[in-house]
Amino acid sequence: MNPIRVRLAPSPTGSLHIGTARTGLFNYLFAKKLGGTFVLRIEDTDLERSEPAFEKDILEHLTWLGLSWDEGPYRQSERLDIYEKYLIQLFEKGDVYYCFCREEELEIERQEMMTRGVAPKYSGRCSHLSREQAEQRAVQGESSVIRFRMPETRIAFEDMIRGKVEFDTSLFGDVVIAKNVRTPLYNFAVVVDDFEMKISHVIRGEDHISNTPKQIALQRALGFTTPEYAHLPLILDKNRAKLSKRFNAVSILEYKNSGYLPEALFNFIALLGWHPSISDAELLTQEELIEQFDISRVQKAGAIFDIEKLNWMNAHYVKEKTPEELVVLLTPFLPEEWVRDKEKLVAIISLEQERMKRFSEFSDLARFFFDLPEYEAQLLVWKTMSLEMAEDNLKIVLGVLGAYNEIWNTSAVETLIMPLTESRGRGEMLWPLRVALSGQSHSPGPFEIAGILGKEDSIRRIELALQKLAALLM
RNA sequence: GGUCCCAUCGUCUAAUGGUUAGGACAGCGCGCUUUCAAUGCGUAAAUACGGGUCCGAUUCCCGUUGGGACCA
Repeated sequence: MNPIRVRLAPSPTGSLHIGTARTGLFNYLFAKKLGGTFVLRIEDTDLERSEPAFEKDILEHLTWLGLSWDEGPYRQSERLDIYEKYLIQLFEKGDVYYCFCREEELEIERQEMMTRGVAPKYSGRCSHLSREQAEQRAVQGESSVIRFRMPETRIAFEDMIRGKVEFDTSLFGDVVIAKNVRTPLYNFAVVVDDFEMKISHVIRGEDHISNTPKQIALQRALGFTTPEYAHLPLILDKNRAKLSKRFNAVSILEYKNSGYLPEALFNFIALLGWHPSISDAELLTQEELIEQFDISRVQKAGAIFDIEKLNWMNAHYVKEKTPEELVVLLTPFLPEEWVRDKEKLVAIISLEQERMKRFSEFSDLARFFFDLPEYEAQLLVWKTMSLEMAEDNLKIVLGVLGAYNEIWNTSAVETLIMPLTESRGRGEMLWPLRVALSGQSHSPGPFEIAGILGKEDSIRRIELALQKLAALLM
Protein backbone atom coordinates (compact mmCIF):
# COMPACT_ATOMS: atom_id res chain seq x y z
CA MET A 1 0.00 0.00 0.00
CA ASN A 2 1.17 3.50 -0.77
CA PRO A 3 2.13 5.65 2.17
CA ILE A 4 -0.46 8.16 3.25
CA ARG A 5 0.40 11.68 2.21
CA VAL A 6 -1.96 14.61 2.43
CA ARG A 7 -1.50 18.28 1.77
CA LEU A 8 -2.81 21.72 2.51
CA ALA A 9 -2.43 24.11 -0.40
CA PRO A 10 -3.31 27.66 0.54
CA SER A 11 -2.87 30.66 -1.71
CA PRO A 12 -1.05 33.50 0.01
CA THR A 13 -3.65 36.06 -0.95
CA GLY A 14 -4.84 36.86 2.56
CA SER A 15 -4.43 36.10 6.21
CA LEU A 16 -5.08 32.44 7.17
CA HIS A 17 -8.77 31.91 6.51
CA ILE A 18 -10.87 29.93 8.92
CA GLY A 19 -11.95 27.60 6.10
CA THR A 20 -8.36 26.96 5.13
CA ALA A 21 -7.54 26.33 8.76
CA ARG A 22 -10.32 23.79 9.00
CA THR A 23 -9.23 22.02 5.83
CA GLY A 24 -5.75 21.96 7.32
CA LEU A 25 -7.11 20.63 10.58
CA PHE A 26 -8.89 17.71 8.94
CA ASN A 27 -5.82 16.92 6.85
CA TYR A 28 -3.74 17.05 9.99
CA LEU A 29 -6.06 14.80 11.99
CA PHE A 30 -6.25 12.37 9.10
CA ALA A 31 -2.48 12.21 8.73
CA LYS A 32 -1.78 11.91 12.45
CA LYS A 33 -4.41 9.25 12.96
CA LEU A 34 -3.07 7.11 10.15
CA GLY A 35 0.62 7.81 10.51
CA GLY A 36 0.74 9.78 7.28
CA THR A 37 2.70 12.79 6.15
CA PHE A 38 1.21 16.27 6.09
CA VAL A 39 2.63 18.41 3.29
CA LEU A 40 2.29 22.17 3.05
CA ARG A 41 2.30 23.74 -0.36
CA ILE A 42 1.95 27.42 -1.11
CA GLU A 43 0.00 28.03 -4.29
CA ASP A 44 1.48 31.34 -5.30
CA THR A 45 1.31 31.21 -9.07
CA ASP A 46 -1.05 34.16 -9.10
CA LEU A 47 1.64 36.79 -8.79
CA GLU A 48 -0.81 39.66 -8.82
CA ARG A 49 -2.53 38.61 -5.64
CA SER A 50 0.09 36.60 -3.79
CA GLU A 51 2.21 38.30 -1.18
CA PRO A 52 5.07 36.98 0.93
CA ALA A 53 3.55 38.69 3.96
CA PHE A 54 0.45 36.53 3.63
CA GLU A 55 2.54 33.41 3.33
CA LYS A 56 4.27 34.36 6.55
CA ASP A 57 0.92 34.97 8.21
CA ILE A 58 -0.41 31.61 7.09
CA LEU A 59 2.61 29.70 8.34
CA GLU A 60 2.54 31.58 11.61
CA HIS A 61 -1.10 30.94 12.32
CA LEU A 62 -1.05 27.30 11.30
CA THR A 63 1.72 26.89 13.83
CA TRP A 64 -0.19 28.90 16.41
CA LEU A 65 -3.17 26.58 16.00
CA GLY A 66 -0.97 23.55 16.48
CA LEU A 67 -1.15 22.38 12.88
CA SER A 68 2.42 21.43 12.26
CA TRP A 69 3.35 20.12 8.83
CA ASP A 70 5.89 17.43 8.09
CA GLU A 71 7.07 18.62 4.71
CA GLY A 72 7.33 21.95 2.98
CA PRO A 73 6.39 24.62 2.54
CA TYR A 74 6.82 24.07 -1.16
CA ARG A 75 6.12 27.02 -3.40
CA GLN A 76 4.60 26.69 -6.82
CA SER A 77 6.49 29.76 -7.94
CA GLU A 78 9.69 27.77 -7.46
CA ARG A 79 8.48 24.82 -9.50
CA LEU A 80 7.85 26.41 -12.89
CA ASP A 81 10.31 24.09 -14.63
CA ILE A 82 8.31 21.11 -13.50
CA TYR A 83 5.04 22.44 -14.85
CA GLU A 84 6.69 23.41 -18.09
CA LYS A 85 8.02 19.91 -18.53
CA TYR A 86 4.57 18.37 -18.26
CA LEU A 87 3.01 21.06 -20.38
CA ILE A 88 5.43 20.27 -23.17
CA GLN A 89 4.48 16.64 -22.83
CA LEU A 90 0.86 17.56 -23.29
CA PHE A 91 1.70 19.67 -26.32
CA GLU A 92 3.54 16.75 -27.84
CA LYS A 93 0.63 14.45 -27.28
CA GLY A 94 -1.67 17.05 -28.78
CA ASP A 95 -3.73 17.30 -25.62
CA VAL A 96 -3.34 21.05 -25.31
CA TYR A 97 -3.35 23.92 -27.76
CA TYR A 98 -2.90 27.66 -27.92
CA CYS A 99 -6.02 29.73 -27.93
CA PHE A 100 -6.01 33.28 -29.26
CA CYS A 101 -9.62 34.13 -28.68
CA ARG A 102 -10.13 37.49 -27.08
CA GLU A 103 -11.87 37.93 -23.79
CA GLU A 104 -14.63 40.06 -25.35
CA GLU A 105 -15.42 37.47 -28.01
CA LEU A 106 -15.60 34.77 -25.40
CA GLU A 107 -17.93 36.85 -23.31
CA ILE A 108 -20.32 37.34 -26.23
CA GLU A 109 -20.35 33.59 -26.87
CA ARG A 110 -21.03 32.92 -23.22
CA GLN A 111 -23.95 35.29 -23.13
CA GLU A 112 -25.34 33.80 -26.27
CA MET A 113 -25.12 30.25 -24.93
CA MET A 114 -26.70 31.22 -21.68
CA THR A 115 -29.68 32.82 -23.35
CA ARG A 116 -30.06 29.57 -25.26
CA GLY A 117 -30.09 27.74 -21.94
CA VAL A 118 -26.92 25.83 -22.69
CA ALA A 119 -24.00 25.41 -20.31
CA PRO A 120 -21.46 28.05 -21.32
CA LYS A 121 -18.28 26.50 -22.58
CA TYR A 122 -15.54 27.23 -25.02
CA SER A 123 -16.44 26.61 -28.62
CA GLY A 124 -13.13 25.05 -29.50
CA ARG A 125 -12.49 27.51 -32.28
CA CYS A 126 -8.71 27.56 -31.84
CA SER A 127 -8.40 23.82 -31.32
CA HIS A 128 -7.90 23.28 -35.05
CA LEU A 129 -5.00 25.63 -35.43
CA SER A 130 -1.86 23.84 -36.45
CA ARG A 131 0.75 23.68 -33.72
CA GLU A 132 3.50 25.29 -35.74
CA GLN A 133 1.30 28.13 -36.76
CA ALA A 134 0.03 28.67 -33.23
CA GLU A 135 3.46 28.54 -31.68
CA GLN A 136 4.67 31.11 -34.09
CA ARG A 137 1.88 33.48 -33.24
CA ALA A 138 2.47 32.92 -29.55
CA VAL A 139 6.17 33.54 -29.87
CA GLN A 140 5.48 36.70 -31.77
CA GLY A 141 3.70 37.98 -28.74
CA GLU A 142 0.09 37.58 -29.73
CA SER A 143 -1.79 37.18 -26.49
CA SER A 144 -2.88 33.63 -25.89
CA VAL A 145 -3.69 30.98 -23.32
CA ILE A 146 -3.23 27.22 -23.27
CA ARG A 147 -6.27 25.00 -23.36
CA PHE A 148 -6.67 21.35 -22.53
CA ARG A 149 -8.71 19.17 -24.88
CA MET A 150 -11.31 17.95 -22.46
CA PRO A 151 -12.40 14.43 -23.35
CA GLU A 152 -16.15 14.15 -23.76
CA THR A 153 -17.01 11.48 -21.29
CA ARG A 154 -18.36 10.86 -17.84
CA ILE A 155 -15.93 10.88 -14.97
CA ALA A 156 -16.88 9.44 -11.62
CA PHE A 157 -14.91 9.24 -8.43
CA GLU A 158 -15.54 7.80 -5.01
CA ASP A 159 -15.54 10.56 -2.43
CA MET A 160 -14.60 9.42 1.07
CA ILE A 161 -17.35 11.56 2.51
CA ARG A 162 -20.00 11.65 -0.20
CA GLY A 163 -19.65 8.36 -1.99
CA LYS A 164 -19.89 8.24 -5.77
CA VAL A 165 -19.87 11.61 -7.55
CA GLU A 166 -20.19 11.76 -11.31
CA PHE A 167 -19.77 14.53 -13.87
CA ASP A 168 -20.25 14.86 -17.59
CA THR A 169 -17.00 16.41 -18.76
CA SER A 170 -18.42 17.35 -22.16
CA LEU A 171 -20.11 20.23 -20.33
CA PHE A 172 -16.79 21.74 -19.32
CA GLY A 173 -15.36 22.44 -22.74
CA ASP A 174 -11.65 22.88 -23.26
CA VAL A 175 -10.50 24.57 -20.08
CA VAL A 176 -7.61 26.98 -19.83
CA ILE A 177 -4.85 25.31 -17.84
CA ALA A 178 -2.06 27.85 -18.31
CA LYS A 179 -1.59 31.42 -19.40
CA ASN A 180 1.66 30.40 -21.00
CA VAL A 181 4.34 27.77 -20.62
CA ARG A 182 5.70 29.50 -17.50
CA THR A 183 2.38 30.39 -15.95
CA PRO A 184 0.33 27.34 -15.03
CA LEU A 185 -3.18 27.79 -13.72
CA TYR A 186 -4.78 26.18 -10.73
CA ASN A 187 -6.15 22.91 -12.09
CA PHE A 188 -2.99 22.02 -13.91
CA ALA A 189 -0.52 22.99 -11.21
CA VAL A 190 -2.49 21.04 -8.63
CA VAL A 191 -2.49 17.89 -10.72
CA VAL A 192 1.23 18.07 -11.32
CA ASP A 193 2.05 18.87 -7.72
CA ASP A 194 -0.20 16.24 -6.21
CA PHE A 195 1.44 13.67 -8.45
CA GLU A 196 4.99 14.87 -7.91
CA MET A 197 4.45 15.06 -4.16
CA LYS A 198 2.88 11.61 -4.15
CA ILE A 199 -0.26 12.84 -2.47
CA SER A 200 -2.44 9.84 -1.66
CA HIS A 201 -5.52 11.60 -0.31
CA VAL A 202 -6.79 14.99 -1.36
CA ILE A 203 -8.89 16.46 1.43
CA ARG A 204 -10.23 19.87 0.48
CA GLY A 205 -13.29 22.08 0.59
CA GLU A 206 -16.49 21.27 -1.23
CA ASP A 207 -16.00 24.34 -3.37
CA HIS A 208 -13.46 22.29 -5.31
CA ILE A 209 -15.73 19.39 -6.07
CA SER A 210 -16.36 20.40 -9.66
CA ASN A 211 -12.65 20.85 -10.23
CA THR A 212 -12.09 17.22 -9.39
CA PRO A 213 -13.30 15.69 -12.67
CA LYS A 214 -11.23 18.23 -14.60
CA GLN A 215 -8.21 17.26 -12.61
CA ILE A 216 -8.88 13.58 -13.10
CA ALA A 217 -9.10 14.13 -16.85
CA LEU A 218 -5.75 15.89 -16.70
CA GLN A 219 -4.27 13.08 -14.62
CA ARG A 220 -5.37 10.58 -17.24
CA ALA A 221 -3.86 12.59 -20.06
CA LEU A 222 -0.58 12.75 -18.16
CA GLY A 223 -0.64 9.10 -17.15
CA PHE A 224 -0.84 9.92 -13.45
CA THR A 225 -2.60 7.88 -10.84
CA THR A 226 -5.67 9.39 -9.22
CA PRO A 227 -5.57 10.00 -5.48
CA GLU A 228 -8.45 9.40 -3.10
CA TYR A 229 -10.71 12.40 -2.60
CA ALA A 230 -12.66 13.84 0.29
CA HIS A 231 -14.62 17.06 -0.09
CA LEU A 232 -15.34 18.79 3.16
CA PRO A 233 -18.59 20.69 3.69
CA LEU A 234 -18.25 24.44 3.81
CA ILE A 235 -18.37 26.69 6.83
CA LEU A 236 -21.35 28.99 6.53
CA ASP A 237 -22.29 32.31 8.04
CA LYS A 238 -25.57 33.04 9.81
CA ASN A 239 -27.31 33.37 6.46
CA ARG A 240 -26.11 29.97 5.30
CA ALA A 241 -23.80 31.54 2.75
CA LYS A 242 -20.12 30.86 2.43
CA LEU A 243 -18.28 32.80 5.11
CA SER A 244 -17.30 36.11 3.59
CA LYS A 245 -14.80 38.68 4.64
CA ARG A 246 -17.27 41.49 4.31
CA PHE A 247 -19.61 40.45 7.10
CA ASN A 248 -17.64 38.07 9.29
CA ALA A 249 -14.39 37.56 11.03
CA VAL A 250 -12.80 35.03 8.73
CA SER A 251 -9.14 35.06 9.52
CA ILE A 252 -7.52 33.17 12.33
CA LEU A 253 -5.65 36.38 13.05
CA GLU A 254 -8.88 38.11 14.01
CA TYR A 255 -9.76 35.35 16.46
CA LYS A 256 -6.30 35.41 17.92
CA ASN A 257 -6.53 39.16 18.34
CA SER A 258 -9.84 38.98 20.13
CA GLY A 259 -8.28 36.65 22.61
CA TYR A 260 -9.34 33.15 21.65
CA LEU A 261 -7.10 30.31 22.69
CA PRO A 262 -5.72 28.07 19.93
CA GLU A 263 -6.84 24.93 21.74
CA ALA A 264 -10.41 26.24 21.85
CA LEU A 265 -10.38 27.06 18.15
CA PHE A 266 -8.85 23.68 17.38
CA ASN A 267 -11.48 21.83 19.39
CA PHE A 268 -14.33 23.92 18.03
CA ILE A 269 -13.37 23.71 14.38
CA ALA A 270 -12.80 19.97 14.60
CA LEU A 271 -16.38 19.53 15.77
CA LEU A 272 -17.78 21.73 13.02
CA GLY A 273 -18.95 19.05 10.65
CA TRP A 274 -17.54 16.09 12.47
CA HIS A 275 -18.39 14.14 15.59
CA PRO A 276 -16.67 11.19 17.26
CA SER A 277 -18.53 7.90 17.41
CA ILE A 278 -17.65 6.86 20.92
CA SER A 279 -19.26 9.50 23.11
CA ASP A 280 -21.05 12.79 23.39
CA ALA A 281 -18.06 14.49 24.97
CA GLU A 282 -17.26 17.73 23.18
CA LEU A 283 -14.32 19.10 25.09
CA LEU A 284 -11.54 17.13 23.50
CA THR A 285 -7.80 17.55 23.46
CA GLN A 286 -5.81 17.42 20.28
CA GLU A 287 -4.66 13.90 21.18
CA GLU A 288 -8.22 12.72 21.72
CA LEU A 289 -9.34 14.26 18.46
CA ILE A 290 -6.56 12.50 16.58
CA GLU A 291 -7.35 9.24 18.30
CA GLN A 292 -11.04 9.40 17.49
CA PHE A 293 -10.88 10.94 14.04
CA ASP A 294 -12.61 9.16 11.21
CA ILE A 295 -13.09 11.02 7.96
CA SER A 296 -16.04 8.94 6.86
CA ARG A 297 -17.98 10.46 9.75
CA VAL A 298 -17.61 13.98 8.41
CA GLN A 299 -20.95 15.64 7.81
CA LYS A 300 -22.14 16.24 4.25
CA ALA A 301 -24.02 19.46 4.88
CA GLY A 302 -22.41 22.83 5.50
CA ALA A 303 -22.13 24.03 9.08
CA ILE A 304 -22.90 27.47 10.41
CA PHE A 305 -20.13 28.96 12.45
CA ASP A 306 -21.73 29.61 15.84
CA ILE A 307 -19.64 32.08 17.75
CA GLU A 308 -21.62 31.48 20.96
CA LYS A 309 -20.46 27.92 21.16
CA LEU A 310 -16.89 28.97 20.46
CA ASN A 311 -17.22 31.48 23.31
CA TRP A 312 -18.39 28.78 25.67
CA MET A 313 -15.58 26.49 24.63
CA ASN A 314 -13.00 29.24 24.91
CA ALA A 315 -14.26 30.13 28.39
CA HIS A 316 -13.73 26.51 29.34
CA TYR A 317 -10.13 26.54 28.19
CA VAL A 318 -9.52 29.89 29.88
CA LYS A 319 -10.74 28.41 33.17
CA GLU A 320 -8.28 25.57 32.79
CA LYS A 321 -5.28 27.92 32.68
CA THR A 322 -3.43 28.94 35.80
CA PRO A 323 -3.39 32.68 36.58
CA GLU A 324 0.35 32.65 35.94
CA GLU A 325 -0.17 31.28 32.44
CA LEU A 326 -2.87 33.85 31.87
CA VAL A 327 -0.61 36.74 32.79
CA VAL A 328 1.60 35.83 29.86
CA LEU A 329 -1.30 35.30 27.49
CA LEU A 330 -3.10 38.47 28.57
CA THR A 331 -0.15 40.82 28.54
CA PRO A 332 -0.57 41.80 24.87
CA PHE A 333 -4.14 42.86 25.66
CA LEU A 334 -3.33 45.08 28.64
CA PRO A 335 -2.14 48.63 29.28
CA GLU A 336 1.49 48.64 30.20
CA GLU A 337 1.02 49.95 33.72
CA TRP A 338 -1.21 47.03 34.68
CA VAL A 339 1.59 44.62 34.07
CA ARG A 340 3.99 46.36 36.41
CA ASP A 341 2.59 44.90 39.61
CA LYS A 342 2.54 41.26 38.67
CA GLU A 343 1.32 40.02 42.02
CA LYS A 344 -1.71 42.26 41.86
CA LEU A 345 -2.37 41.25 38.27
CA VAL A 346 -2.27 37.56 39.13
CA ALA A 347 -4.77 38.16 41.94
CA ILE A 348 -7.09 40.06 39.60
CA ILE A 349 -6.83 37.40 36.95
CA SER A 350 -7.71 34.60 39.31
CA LEU A 351 -10.82 36.58 40.22
CA GLU A 352 -11.88 37.54 36.71
CA GLN A 353 -10.81 34.35 34.99
CA GLU A 354 -14.24 32.77 35.21
CA ARG A 355 -15.92 35.95 34.00
CA MET A 356 -14.15 36.32 30.69
CA LYS A 357 -14.89 34.48 27.51
CA ARG A 358 -12.09 36.12 25.55
CA PHE A 359 -8.93 37.93 26.52
CA SER A 360 -10.16 41.10 24.85
CA GLU A 361 -12.87 41.33 27.51
CA PHE A 362 -10.49 41.25 30.42
CA SER A 363 -9.46 44.89 30.48
CA ASP A 364 -13.07 46.06 30.72
CA LEU A 365 -13.69 43.57 33.48
CA ALA A 366 -10.63 44.56 35.48
CA ARG A 367 -10.36 48.29 34.83
CA PHE A 368 -12.06 49.29 38.09
CA PHE A 369 -9.16 47.86 40.07
CA PHE A 370 -6.97 50.54 38.56
CA ASP A 371 -9.38 53.41 38.04
CA LEU A 372 -12.54 53.75 40.07
CA PRO A 373 -15.28 54.52 37.55
CA GLU A 374 -17.71 57.41 37.96
CA TYR A 375 -20.97 56.26 39.48
CA GLU A 376 -24.15 57.69 40.94
CA ALA A 377 -24.53 57.78 44.72
CA GLN A 378 -27.88 56.06 44.29
CA LEU A 379 -26.08 52.94 43.12
CA LEU A 380 -24.80 52.47 46.67
CA VAL A 381 -28.31 51.74 47.86
CA TRP A 382 -29.43 48.14 47.86
CA LYS A 383 -32.98 47.43 46.84
CA THR A 384 -35.33 49.45 49.05
CA MET A 385 -32.94 50.39 51.81
CA SER A 386 -32.65 54.07 52.66
CA LEU A 387 -29.80 56.37 51.83
CA GLU A 388 -29.19 56.88 55.51
CA MET A 389 -28.85 53.19 56.13
CA ALA A 390 -26.36 52.83 53.31
CA GLU A 391 -24.42 55.67 54.85
CA ASP A 392 -24.58 54.19 58.32
CA ASN A 393 -23.44 50.79 57.14
CA LEU A 394 -20.51 52.20 55.21
CA LYS A 395 -19.49 54.28 58.24
CA ILE A 396 -19.46 51.17 60.39
CA VAL A 397 -17.41 49.30 57.80
CA LEU A 398 -15.03 52.22 57.55
CA GLY A 399 -14.60 52.28 61.30
CA VAL A 400 -13.87 48.57 61.53
CA LEU A 401 -11.49 48.47 58.59
CA GLY A 402 -9.78 51.71 59.57
CA ALA A 403 -9.00 50.35 63.02
CA TYR A 404 -7.54 47.14 61.64
CA ASN A 405 -3.77 47.06 61.55
CA GLU A 406 -2.86 43.43 61.02
CA ILE A 407 -2.12 41.73 57.73
CA TRP A 408 -4.61 42.84 55.09
CA ASN A 409 -6.05 40.26 52.75
CA THR A 410 -9.34 38.86 51.53
CA SER A 411 -10.00 36.54 54.40
CA ALA A 412 -9.01 39.18 56.98
CA VAL A 413 -11.57 41.59 55.53
CA GLU A 414 -14.16 38.85 55.41
CA THR A 415 -13.54 37.99 59.05
CA LEU A 416 -14.00 41.61 60.00
CA ILE A 417 -17.13 42.31 57.99
CA MET A 418 -19.16 39.11 58.04
CA PRO A 419 -20.15 39.35 61.71
CA LEU A 420 -21.66 42.76 60.98
CA THR A 421 -24.00 41.30 58.39
CA GLU A 422 -25.80 39.20 60.94
CA SER A 423 -27.50 42.11 62.63
CA ARG A 424 -27.60 44.55 59.75
CA GLY A 425 -28.36 42.22 56.87
CA ARG A 426 -26.15 40.81 54.16
CA GLY A 427 -27.42 42.77 51.20
CA GLU A 428 -27.66 45.92 53.27
CA MET A 429 -24.06 45.57 54.35
CA LEU A 430 -22.33 44.00 51.38
CA TRP A 431 -23.98 45.75 48.43
CA PRO A 432 -22.98 49.30 49.42
CA LEU A 433 -19.50 48.12 50.27
CA ARG A 434 -19.08 46.29 46.97
CA VAL A 435 -20.33 49.27 45.00
CA ALA A 436 -18.08 51.62 46.96
CA LEU A 437 -15.09 49.44 46.13
CA SER A 438 -15.92 48.68 42.50
CA GLY A 439 -18.06 51.61 41.40
CA GLN A 440 -20.10 49.07 39.40
CA SER A 441 -23.40 47.29 39.63
CA HIS A 442 -21.73 44.01 38.74
CA SER A 443 -18.42 42.84 40.07
CA PRO A 444 -16.69 40.17 42.09
CA GLY A 445 -17.35 40.15 45.85
CA PRO A 446 -16.29 43.00 48.16
CA PHE A 447 -13.83 40.97 50.23
CA GLU A 448 -11.92 39.84 47.16
CA ILE A 449 -11.82 43.37 45.80
CA ALA A 450 -10.70 44.85 49.11
CA GLY A 451 -8.04 42.16 49.42
CA ILE A 452 -6.57 43.19 46.09
CA LEU A 453 -6.95 46.95 46.52
CA GLY A 454 -5.20 46.96 49.86
CA LYS A 455 -6.17 48.87 52.96
CA GLU A 456 -5.29 52.35 51.85
CA ASP A 457 -7.11 52.23 48.52
CA SER A 458 -10.12 50.46 50.01
CA ILE A 459 -10.51 53.06 52.74
CA ARG A 460 -10.20 55.86 50.21
CA ARG A 461 -12.93 54.41 48.04
CA ILE A 462 -15.26 53.97 50.99
CA GLU A 463 -14.65 57.56 52.05
CA LEU A 464 -15.44 58.71 48.55
CA ALA A 465 -18.70 56.76 48.65
CA LEU A 466 -19.60 58.45 51.92
CA GLN A 467 -18.95 61.85 50.38
CA LYS A 468 -21.28 60.99 47.51
CA LEU A 469 -23.98 59.93 49.94
CA ALA A 470 -23.50 63.00 52.11
CA ALA A 471 -23.85 65.22 49.06
CA LEU A 472 -27.07 63.54 48.18
CA LEU A 473 -28.45 63.69 51.70
CA MET A 474 -27.85 67.43 52.11
C1' G B 1 -28.71 29.69 -17.03
C1' G B 2 -26.12 24.77 -16.62
C1' U B 3 -23.72 21.11 -13.52
C1' C B 4 -22.85 19.16 -8.81
C1' C B 5 -23.76 18.84 -3.59
C1' C B 6 -26.93 19.00 0.63
C1' A B 7 -31.58 18.74 4.08
C1' U B 8 -32.83 15.95 12.43
C1' C B 9 -34.34 21.23 17.87
C1' G B 10 -32.54 28.57 16.69
C1' U B 11 -27.15 26.49 16.12
C1' C B 12 -23.42 22.18 16.17
C1' U B 13 -24.83 17.23 16.11
C1' A B 14 -26.29 11.54 17.87
C1' A B 15 -29.36 7.70 16.42
C1' U B 16 -27.48 4.09 9.34
C1' G B 17 -35.10 -0.18 9.46
C1' G B 18 -37.82 -1.06 15.63
C1' U B 19 -35.46 4.82 20.86
C1' U B 20 -40.56 8.29 25.16
C1' A B 21 -35.70 10.90 18.46
C1' G B 22 -30.15 11.46 22.69
C1' G B 23 -26.18 15.23 23.82
C1' A B 24 -23.95 20.18 23.59
C1' C B 25 -24.30 25.70 22.84
C1' A B 26 -27.78 29.52 23.05
C1' G B 27 -32.89 30.50 25.48
C1' C B 28 -36.18 30.10 29.69
C1' G B 29 -37.07 28.68 35.01
C1' C B 30 -35.29 27.24 39.88
C1' G B 31 -31.27 26.54 43.61
C1' C B 32 -26.70 28.65 45.64
C1' U B 33 -25.71 34.08 46.21
C1' U B 34 -25.17 41.38 48.17
C1' U B 35 -24.57 41.89 42.37
C1' C B 36 -22.20 39.67 38.21
C1' A B 37 -19.84 35.30 36.99
C1' A B 38 -19.09 30.24 37.92
C1' U B 39 -21.80 25.95 39.31
C1' G B 40 -26.05 22.33 40.19
C1' C B 41 -30.99 20.98 38.79
C1' G B 42 -35.04 21.48 35.61
C1' U B 43 -37.75 23.16 31.03
C1' A B 44 -38.99 24.28 26.04
C1' A B 45 -37.34 23.07 21.18
C1' A B 46 -36.34 19.03 15.40
C1' U B 47 -36.75 14.35 11.55
C1' A B 48 -38.84 20.25 5.08
C1' C B 49 -43.09 18.24 2.08
C1' G B 50 -45.41 14.29 -0.98
C1' G B 51 -45.22 9.51 -2.77
C1' G B 52 -43.39 4.62 -2.63
C1' U B 53 -40.53 -0.21 -0.51
C1' C B 54 -41.34 -2.71 4.15
C1' C B 55 -44.91 -5.76 9.51
C1' G B 56 -42.23 -1.17 10.63
C1' A B 57 -39.09 4.34 8.17
C1' U B 58 -35.06 10.02 10.66
C1' U B 59 -32.68 5.86 8.30
C1' C B 60 -33.68 2.87 1.62
C1' C B 61 -35.84 4.70 -3.43
C1' C B 62 -38.43 8.57 -6.42
C1' G B 63 -40.36 13.38 -6.82
C1' U B 64 -41.30 18.43 -4.93
C1' U B 65 -39.58 22.43 -2.25
C1' G B 66 -35.67 24.90 -0.09
C1' G B 67 -30.48 26.00 0.65
C1' G B 68 -25.48 26.00 -1.03
C1' A B 69 -21.13 25.54 -4.23
C1' C B 70 -18.94 25.75 -8.91
C1' C B 71 -18.80 27.40 -14.08
C1' A B 72 -19.12 31.84 -16.09
